[in-house]
Amino acid sequence: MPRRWIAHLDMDAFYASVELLRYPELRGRPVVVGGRRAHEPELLPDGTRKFALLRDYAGRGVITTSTYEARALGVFSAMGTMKAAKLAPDAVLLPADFEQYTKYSRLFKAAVHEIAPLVENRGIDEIYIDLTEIIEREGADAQDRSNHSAHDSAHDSAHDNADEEPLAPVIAVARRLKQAVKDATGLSCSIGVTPNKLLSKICSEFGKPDGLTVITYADIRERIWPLPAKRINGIGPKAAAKLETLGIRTIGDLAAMDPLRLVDEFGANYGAWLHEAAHGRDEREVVTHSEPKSVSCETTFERDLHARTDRAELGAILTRLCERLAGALERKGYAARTIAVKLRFDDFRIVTRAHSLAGAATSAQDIRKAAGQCLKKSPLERKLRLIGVRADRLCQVDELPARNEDGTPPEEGQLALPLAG
DNA sequence: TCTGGGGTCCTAGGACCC
DNA sequence: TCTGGGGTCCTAGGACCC
Repeated sequence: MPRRWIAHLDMDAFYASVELLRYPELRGRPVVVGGRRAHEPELLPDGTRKFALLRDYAGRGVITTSTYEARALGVFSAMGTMKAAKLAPDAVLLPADFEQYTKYSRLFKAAVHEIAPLVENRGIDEIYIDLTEIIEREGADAQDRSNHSAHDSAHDSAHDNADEEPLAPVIAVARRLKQAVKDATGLSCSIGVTPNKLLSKICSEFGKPDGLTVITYADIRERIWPLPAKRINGIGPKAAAKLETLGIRTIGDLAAMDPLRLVDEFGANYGAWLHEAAHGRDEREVVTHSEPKSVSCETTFERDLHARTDRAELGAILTRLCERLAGALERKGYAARTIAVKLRFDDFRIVTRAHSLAGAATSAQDIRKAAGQCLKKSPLERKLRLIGVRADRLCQVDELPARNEDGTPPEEGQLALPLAG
């Protein structure tokens, strides 16, 4: 048996599934969430609702989530909304409601936490869980039970006998997690349980939706190696394309590759990691707490803007972004020692410029001033399609002294730093 | 009809200090 | 006159993930 049992739990089509709880009449229809300023459903006098359709949408924006019915038509996350409308014109389009998704996210995470407290957040709809101890306990309990009675009828499967089936405790705990999520939210999830994060992340995709997959190292050759290399979390489009040119398509191909060759092609760190990953080796721990490193706000314009001809409009948009960023920092209780501006040009090229402060900024005014400094360093010849502002090198506000070291109060919104600064 | 918004981590070069 | 290193901080870009 493996030394550890790590689960990856992934909510099924999360945003879309939350919407279906609210609009059950949409079950069975292709439904997508996304688009910028998509239309809210309209309540008709007869009590039914009128939904916006994908065919009626015009503008910039992408699909955030699609139901399995919409996926069957070729509509997936991150696809341009206009392209999706070509593929599935009659799909229902709903605007994203992040408050609602956050609420359900908290509900499912709390339900899991009651069963297994070692939980690592990986965004709004997925988590890693260290189940090692719980499964050991489960196994011991099952052993006890079978010692005390000849006929073990505790569970719903003939294979749930710890003597006959060593994975029975693993499956039992995973089923309990799925049921707890279902009870708390009405939503289904898929779980992969394996000796590490890397394999569990791959396995939670198996049997989706409502999947449950347990594998051990012995199953890697049969279950993992036939998969495309890009199924490994950390191999994206660029790395996959380069692997393809080396004749590497599957994880098995990658595992068979000379590690020195991989290091040669991808560099010491990434090359060595590719080799380890292909062999299903991953010692990363489940991390239950982490501090944010940056906070950012950005927006894509409805039409491309030019720094010269649309100066006032751009300035106003940037000011609004700085206000939103200040709000986000305040809610989280952080101040920023570096402010950075991000520009995306009409050709999709991205440029960033950073400006470090003597102190730490919290106010929209100070953030705006620093953002202005960044813009001064930016190339502004081309038209822009996006502008963003980011707070970097964060420090917690309650750890900052109320006064500068010389005893004078800090400038408005610009806090003094602990120690040097 | 082009392609959102929120993040993390890694790399590489230059400044600066010892 | 010419020869060094190491270490850290900062900036910019890019890959990747949800």
